[in-house]
Amino acid sequence: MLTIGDLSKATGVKVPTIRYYEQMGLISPAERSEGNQRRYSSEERERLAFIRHARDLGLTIDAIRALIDLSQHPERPCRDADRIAAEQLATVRRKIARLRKLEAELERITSHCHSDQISDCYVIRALANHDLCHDDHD
Amino acid sequence: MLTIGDLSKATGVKVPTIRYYEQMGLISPAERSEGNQRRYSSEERERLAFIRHARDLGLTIDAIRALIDLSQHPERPCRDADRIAAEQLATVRRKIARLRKLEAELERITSHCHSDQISDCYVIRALANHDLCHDDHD
DNA sequence: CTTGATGCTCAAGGGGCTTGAGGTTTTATG
DNA sequence: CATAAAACCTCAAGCCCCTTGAGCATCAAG
Repeated sequence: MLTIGDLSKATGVKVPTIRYYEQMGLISPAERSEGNQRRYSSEERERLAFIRHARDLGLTIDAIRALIDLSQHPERPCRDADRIAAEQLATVRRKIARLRKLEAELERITSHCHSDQISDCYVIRALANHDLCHDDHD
Repeated sequence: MLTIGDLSKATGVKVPTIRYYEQMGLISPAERSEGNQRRYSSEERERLAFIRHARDLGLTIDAIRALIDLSQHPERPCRDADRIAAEQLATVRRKIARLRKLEAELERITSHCHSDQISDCYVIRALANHDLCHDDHD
């Protein structure tokens, strides 16, 4: 049996975060030692690794909960799980698209600033005046 | 003079957000009408547009406050403003790099899922087992 | 003068944790 | 076996950047 600290090291999820996940119902309440400390089996380590991986991929707590529910009904079709992952992929792509525009804009702003004085600073002027933007990054 | 609603429409910043910015000291407390309602001049509209633009580019409230401080000392060198923008650019680039990895991983996960049953779902298996990943997206 | 839109303040919520205080249990060492 | 350090516990609050809601006041149009 693992202590919460062992589990934390094994999965890379911080100790308070593990307790938080328990509170949020992502993992079921752990068994306790005689002195009321949490004890985990390797099954629980696997589930936490699953959660960690999904969080790393940017899935929300709610989406992860849905996936866990699905995984507990092995006869259900795969489509739902696929849809959750696909939605996340779409979200990630939207974020990338947006960040690319920000990148272009910031690049332009910083590379144009050759002045010495704030009064003539391109950064400040560009921020004050959206019209100086080439793209509509909003 | 603009009401807070007019200002909101003019800048795209929501009414409660304007009040929040005032509370946070990003904009100075507005003049008031006889009936205690906020009234804004076009100067204040410009400052709010500046804030909006900077937020859109992902700058934090603190960074924006720093830029506003700078812009009020026209004789100071431009370097500081440039540094703030450059830091934001670096942050954006880091985010893009990370999201690209997530994109690749999610793409791979979703496109491999041809099964009908959760029990054999690649999405679930891939999330459960980080070793199935091609990249170290953590 | 009434009505409906807009405004006000103050407090709480939300996501996903993190941090802190104040106390108990476990483990390593003497 | 006694002690001390490390790890654990609970509960509450903090963080960022707003958003939402309740309950009331003001304003512009008809």
